[in-house]
Amino acid sequence: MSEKRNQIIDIACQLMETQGYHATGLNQILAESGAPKGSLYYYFPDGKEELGVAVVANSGRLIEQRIRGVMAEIEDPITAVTTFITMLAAQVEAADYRAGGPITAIALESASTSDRLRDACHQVYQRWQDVFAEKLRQGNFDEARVRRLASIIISALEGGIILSRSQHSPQPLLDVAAEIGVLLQCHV
Amino acid sequence: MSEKRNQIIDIACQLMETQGYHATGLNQILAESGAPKGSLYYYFPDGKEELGVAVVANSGRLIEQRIRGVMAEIEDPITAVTTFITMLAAQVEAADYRAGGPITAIALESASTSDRLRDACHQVYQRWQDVFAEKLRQGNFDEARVRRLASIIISALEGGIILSRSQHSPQPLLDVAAEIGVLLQCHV
DNA sequence: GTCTATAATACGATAGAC
DNA sequence: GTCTATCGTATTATAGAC
Repeated sequence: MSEKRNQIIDIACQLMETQGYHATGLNQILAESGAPKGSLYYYFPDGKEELGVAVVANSGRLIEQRIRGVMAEIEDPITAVTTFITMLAAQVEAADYRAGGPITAIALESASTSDRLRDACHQVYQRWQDVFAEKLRQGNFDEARVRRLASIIISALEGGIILSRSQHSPQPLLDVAAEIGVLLQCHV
Repeated sequence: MSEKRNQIIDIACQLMETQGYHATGLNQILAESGAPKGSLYYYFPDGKEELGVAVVANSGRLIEQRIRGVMAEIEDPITAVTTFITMLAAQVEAADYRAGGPITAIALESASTSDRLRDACHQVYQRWQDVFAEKLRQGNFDEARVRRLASIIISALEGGIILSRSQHSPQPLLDVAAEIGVLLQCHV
């Protein structure tokens, strides 16, 4: 893996995270990374779409590591999940509501326009869900519920990011953390 | 209110719903609505941003009506909320995962780039939250919990739309419906 | 292999005719 | 008020020099 290639991905990741996929031009990415236009098409022959896939894969893997880290560090599954969401709220706030990962934006913008990007996002979400599910199996839930819980955790997380960024407040994500905590204690 | 103006908003709403805000060009909106370019800038002197605000306001009001309709029709607050989410899942599936409202996309794409659009989305979310909160007050929740529950309902809804569209399946939204149902029965 | 120069096109926006 | 023609500048992508 080339160093320059990774640098392009990193810059693209940052820009797409704050601006979105379509609002981020290749020119801007190249200007900020210092790389010339030709090298982008050398590393990513299929252009912006292929770069987008790389951004999703890279950022997806990074966030998966973070989830795994918190899940490994905190033994109680309920505390582990709510702590991760609370940490996310703090990160979004600390970034002045310009962060929250590029995947939410790319997933939404590509949902009906690029199967390739859509599938990349889908796979990332699946992996995150698996990580949460694995931890939840430590709790007293049957397998179907584990899958459902891991699913709504991702949904509430992604939605919470949108709301928090929209209203410039960590509150929506903190609400998610609190009520997911309640939900995980609930065996109806 | 002009008829042509509404037509432009409607077309813009549809296109931004499937493609997103930045991916939808003014030229495309005008081509599909049949209106000439000049009339767009007559109705929306501030250009695309003002049109976006109109799209958010219009779509926000429409969806608010739908929420109010279901909340009024179904007496039990828990059933009312879960039914609305289940209906949404069916609508997204019926639209071949190209629907889900333009606001999610616009909110995310404008979060860090346009305070005007961001605020329009924020206000819409606030209104939806108020509608759900009003209904939840029929249940046995204290006021702080009502606010938190209404908040996570919106978050899970928005995130569920993204996941359902990403994986071309109603399952994530159905998971949200099921677990929100559990959460609303839970008084910890 | 790395980069520059340029192509072709679409963008949002405006000026001005009617 | 309504619409047409056009402007300047983005966009993505490519061709070809080194």
